[in-house]
Amino acid sequence: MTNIHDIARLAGCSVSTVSRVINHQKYVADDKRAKIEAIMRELDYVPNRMARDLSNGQTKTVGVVLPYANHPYFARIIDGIVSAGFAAGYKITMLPTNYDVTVERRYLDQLRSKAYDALIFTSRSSSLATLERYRKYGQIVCCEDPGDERPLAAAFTDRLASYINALAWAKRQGYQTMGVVLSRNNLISASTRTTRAAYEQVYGDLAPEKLFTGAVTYDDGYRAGAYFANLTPPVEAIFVNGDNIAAGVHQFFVDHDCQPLPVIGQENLLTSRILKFSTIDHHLEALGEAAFRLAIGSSTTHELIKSEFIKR
Amino acid sequence: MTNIHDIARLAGCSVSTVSRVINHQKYVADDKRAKIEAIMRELDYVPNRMARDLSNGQTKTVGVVLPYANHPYFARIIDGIVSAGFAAGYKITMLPTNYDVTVERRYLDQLRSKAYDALIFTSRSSSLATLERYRKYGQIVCCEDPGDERPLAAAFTDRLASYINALAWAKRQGYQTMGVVLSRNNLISASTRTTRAAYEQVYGDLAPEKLFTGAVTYDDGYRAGAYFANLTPPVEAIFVNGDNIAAGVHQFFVDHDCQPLPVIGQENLLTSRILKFSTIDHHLEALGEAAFRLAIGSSTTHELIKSEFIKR
DNA sequence: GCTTGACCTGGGACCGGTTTCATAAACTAT
DNA sequence: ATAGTTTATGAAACCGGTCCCAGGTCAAGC
Repeated sequence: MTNIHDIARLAGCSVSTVSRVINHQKYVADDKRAKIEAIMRELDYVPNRMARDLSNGQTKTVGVVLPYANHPYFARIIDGIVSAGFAAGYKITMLPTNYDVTVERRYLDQLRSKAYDALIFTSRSSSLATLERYRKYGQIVCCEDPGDERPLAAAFTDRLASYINALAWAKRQGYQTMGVVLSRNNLISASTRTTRAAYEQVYGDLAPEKLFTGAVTYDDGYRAGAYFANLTPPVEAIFVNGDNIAAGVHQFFVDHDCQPLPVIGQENLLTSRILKFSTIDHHLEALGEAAFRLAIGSSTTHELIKSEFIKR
Repeated sequence: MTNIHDIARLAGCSVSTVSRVINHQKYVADDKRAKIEAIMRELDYVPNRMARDLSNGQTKTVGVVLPYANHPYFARIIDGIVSAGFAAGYKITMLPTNYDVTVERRYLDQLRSKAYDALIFTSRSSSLATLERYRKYGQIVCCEDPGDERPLAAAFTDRLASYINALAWAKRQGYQTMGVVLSRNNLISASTRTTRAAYEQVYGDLAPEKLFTGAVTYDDGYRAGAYFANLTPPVEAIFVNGDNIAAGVHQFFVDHDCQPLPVIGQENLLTSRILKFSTIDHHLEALGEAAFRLAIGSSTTHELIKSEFIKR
């Protein structure tokens, strides 16, 4: 591989001058510049990215931490991040965790070792305190509402408001009892916390039998449908944490000739459009774009993305 | 930031010895090793990734070139690549092109500048000849059948066989005329070429009026549905280049109270499951995993992934 | 006693760039 | 004529590691 020294030697000048030409800086004589450029072209020379990055102390790379790549929720966020990153000339690296805290920690250590300029957590298993400790090694952006304390940069949707809005609408439609389907039943998950809070505000206490947890996929939703089909007394509608999961719930009713309970989904995926149930569109692409802006250092440290309730 | 020289100074030894400790090499006295490890822990030291990469001449990074991230076809391949990459300790970087050849060229130049160890083209706009010219700067993997000439590594599905299989099945079912929906009507797209070839083998010449092109999304499929609904003489079934697009075709018929024409989709997405139409599952995750293996240098240079026809 | 080889350690070149600083020539202003 | 500024260039330190090689110690083998 030809390097900057080769170019300098062939051009009969110093590497400093070549470097100036590469970076389009002033103070290079026109003829010398032309000559160096000609030699670079002739030798098919491209400056080594790693060397530049090392010298500049930056990678122009942002890591995206996510549980798994094949989930529409994360896919949409990633789409936004990748688009914004592309426009800004940044590289986006995918960092899957499978919800393993150890793996998350490994990525944080990579941030420390300057493998990335910043890290975006689309979801997290580590505590906020842990994340804050790594803040000094690079920007860290969360994709959740930080609440009152705002130590970390965050891009988030107005989940609570949109959940309350959707549930209140359902109640006005006459659904007096409401079942809930969630993914994880722990308190780290912002989605879980917020759903419970919204539910309590509209429907009061969330009775344990009205809650089905552990739902991530269509098949999980199918099982949730089975659960609610056999529940006595039955609920009148179900609030589900994702359109594909809601589609599973719906499909169970169809497959078993039950009167389908109305479901409300999230993400506004194709499935809700096809099966014509209401859903909340969180505008996740916009969320991803905002997260990226925060990652490479915007003046603000928090961005709220407005959700949209799609009644069907 | 503390670096290896700081550690060496504090430990009263040379950087060589510290480097040996970092890399768990032999020939370091036990007490000295313990001391160095203690100091590293105390100072919260992590070796700089960029410096190591520069010195080693590798990045442990593979770039994935794709038109756009939010398409299920590419999402599934990426899923496979990311999983395999994670297992092998590699970083996966997303490189969107929007089918812009200029952008593709830019990524090839980044390969030249050692920004990645390898590049995986899930789709390409550049010619194979162009890709081959960049082969010497790093491994390049295509996700398409290379045919007779096999200069580049490739992971691909048995498209032709699976298309013929699906179309032949449809013909046996009694569908004597078949419409076709495709994305791009050019010869670079392997999918387009192969579909035409399979069609000709089963149904003979593909009459222009039986072909609808430019379909990438559900809405495109909806338009395709409108097209075939008004076609005279009508076709008896439609072979579509993706489940979500096929869902759009189907939905047009439903929305307009036509007798829905049977559709055959691809990718075995949730939509085909819900709407219960037949589809070809190309096992794209497996394809992605194979592509990654080829990217980091497997003994073989070509891998064929078997498709599966799902009759519904 | 001498050779041999395993073990331990450090100096310094090297990976391929960027950047500071010193130097000098050419030009401008007094 | 002199001081001050702009332009042009190169030497060398630096970013933070890896690794080859030279040199030294020490015990086993003959």
